[in-house]
Amino acid sequence: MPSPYNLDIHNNCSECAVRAERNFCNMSESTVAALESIKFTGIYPKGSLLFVEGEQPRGIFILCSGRAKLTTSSTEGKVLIVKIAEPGEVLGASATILGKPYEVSAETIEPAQLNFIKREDFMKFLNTDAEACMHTAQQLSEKYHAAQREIRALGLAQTTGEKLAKLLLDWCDRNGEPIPKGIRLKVLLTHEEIAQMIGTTRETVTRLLSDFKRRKILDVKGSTVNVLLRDELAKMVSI
Amino acid sequence: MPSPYNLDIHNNCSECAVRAERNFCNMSESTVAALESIKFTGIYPKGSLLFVEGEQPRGIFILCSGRAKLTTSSTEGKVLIVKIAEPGEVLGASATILGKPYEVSAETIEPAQLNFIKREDFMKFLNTDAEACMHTAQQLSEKYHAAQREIRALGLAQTTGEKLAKLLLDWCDRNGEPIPKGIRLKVLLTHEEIAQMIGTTRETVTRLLSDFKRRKILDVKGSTVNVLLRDELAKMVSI
DNA sequence: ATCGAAAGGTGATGAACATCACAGGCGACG
DNA sequence: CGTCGCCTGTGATGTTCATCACCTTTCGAT
Repeated sequence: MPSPYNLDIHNNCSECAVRAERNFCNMSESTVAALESIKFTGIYPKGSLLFVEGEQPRGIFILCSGRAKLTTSSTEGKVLIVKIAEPGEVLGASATILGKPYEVSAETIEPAQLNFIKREDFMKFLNTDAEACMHTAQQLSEKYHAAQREIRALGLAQTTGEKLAKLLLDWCDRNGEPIPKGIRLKVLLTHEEIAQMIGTTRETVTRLLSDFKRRKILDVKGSTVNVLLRDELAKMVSI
Repeated sequence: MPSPYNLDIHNNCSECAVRAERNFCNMSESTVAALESIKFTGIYPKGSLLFVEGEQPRGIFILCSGRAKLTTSSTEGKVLIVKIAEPGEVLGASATILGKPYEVSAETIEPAQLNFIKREDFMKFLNTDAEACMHTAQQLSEKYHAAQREIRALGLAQTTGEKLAKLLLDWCDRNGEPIPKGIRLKVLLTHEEIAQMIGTTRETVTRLLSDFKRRKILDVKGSTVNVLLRDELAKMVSI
C-alpha cells in the first residue's frame, strides 16, 4: 500500500530502520518502548503549523521524516527563519521543559512524519528515565550550538554578500552532492525565504545571486544550484 | 577575615546561602553532596579567560558570583558579545556534553567565584544522577531560550537604534532599580562593548546615546544611566 | 490551453551606518 | 601635578542596502 505523500512511515519506533542514526531516538530497547507508549504519530502535509511562537507549550515533536522551518517574527511582520530542522531533531523541547511559551514557530516545508509527546508525559519520561534525559540534554546542546552559529552569522558578518556566501557554504557541507564541475545543491527555498534566513530583502538576494552567477561562482537551473567556485565563496566569509 | 576582591565566598555548596535561588544548584542534599565532591572552587579576578572559542572542552564552570561575558569573534577580529552571564549560570555545558569545541569564549568582567567540574566527572555525574541531568537540561533550555532572543534581536531589528533601545529595556527589566524619575541602571560596559553586544560600531553607540540624551529619554552620569522615558524606548522596538 | 498567482529580475533613490580622522575629557599612577 | 592611556564626542564622506515601482517568467490549477 503506498503511503500518503510518498513518505516512509515508521509507525513502530522499536522496528524503525533509521533509529540508529538518529541521535535522540538511538536509545535502549526499554527506553524506546517507554517512548513508544506515550507518543502520537502523525503525518503532516507541507505547510502544517506545528506550534506558534508565544503559545503555551503543549509538548514536543520528534521529526521522523521531512523538514520543518523554525521562524520568529517581529510585530512589524518581518519574518526570520531561524533554522531548517532536519529528520531526527526534537522540536519544542526547551519550551516544554521550562514551561515557557514556544520561542519560535514550526512549520513543515515538506510532507513530514512527526511523533508528538504531551508535555506531562514527556516530563514524566525525563524524570523517570535517565537515558531519555541524557539524550534530551544532548539534543538541547545541539540546538544551542546551532543557535550560537546563527548568532555568529547574523552578528559578525560584515555584508549581506558574506551572509549569503556562508549560507551556501553551509548547504554545500550539509546537503551538497559533488559533481565534476563543483557541488550540486537542491534549493527548495524561494529568494524570499533565503532573504528571511539571512535577515535581508528578496531583492537583495536576487541581486546577489545574479552577481554570483555573473562571476561564474554559481550556475542556477530551476531549483538546482551548482556551486562552481566554492573557494570564491569561502574567500568572502570571515566567520 | 576579609575575602579577596570583596566576594562572598561559598566554599561549601551544602551550606551555600543562595543555593535555593539558583536554578541549577537548587538540588537535593545527596545530589549537592555528589556535586561537591567533584567540584573545584576558584576565585578569579576581573578579565580571567575561563575558556576560549574553539578549544576542546575541559569541563563546565558554575558561576557562583560575579559576571562573565561570552563572546565570539570573526577572523577579521570583530567581536560579538553574545551574552553577559549572571550568577547561577552554568558555562560550557553544551560543548562539554557534545565533546565539541567551546562555541564561545568566556571572560569574567568582575571578580568572580566559579566551581569547575572536569568533563569526565561531569559526564559521570549526569549519567548517574537523574536530578543533575534534569537540572542540566533546564539550564540548557534556558541558554537556548536566551540564544533565541539574541537571534531575534540581531535578525529582526530594523535599525541600530532599535537594538540599543531593546538592550536598554532588557537592562531595565533585569537590573533596573526604580527611582522617582524613572529607572536607574549601572552600566559597567564601555561604548565599545555595548557596540559589540548589538553588532555595531563604537561611534554609532555614542551618537545614538547622545541622541537619546538630547530627546530626554536618558540621562547619563558616569556609569549611571537613568532611563527617564521608558515608554519612548518601548515605542522604538518592534521585537 | 489558459488564467491567475507566485516568484524572479532590475532600475532609481535615499536613509542608515561604517569608516576615518581628530579633539577633548577623565582617571590612574608614578 | 603632569602625562599617559583609554574612553567619549563629533564632523566629513562614501558604501551598502532597503524601499518602491514595475515588468517578466514560471508554475499550478482547472
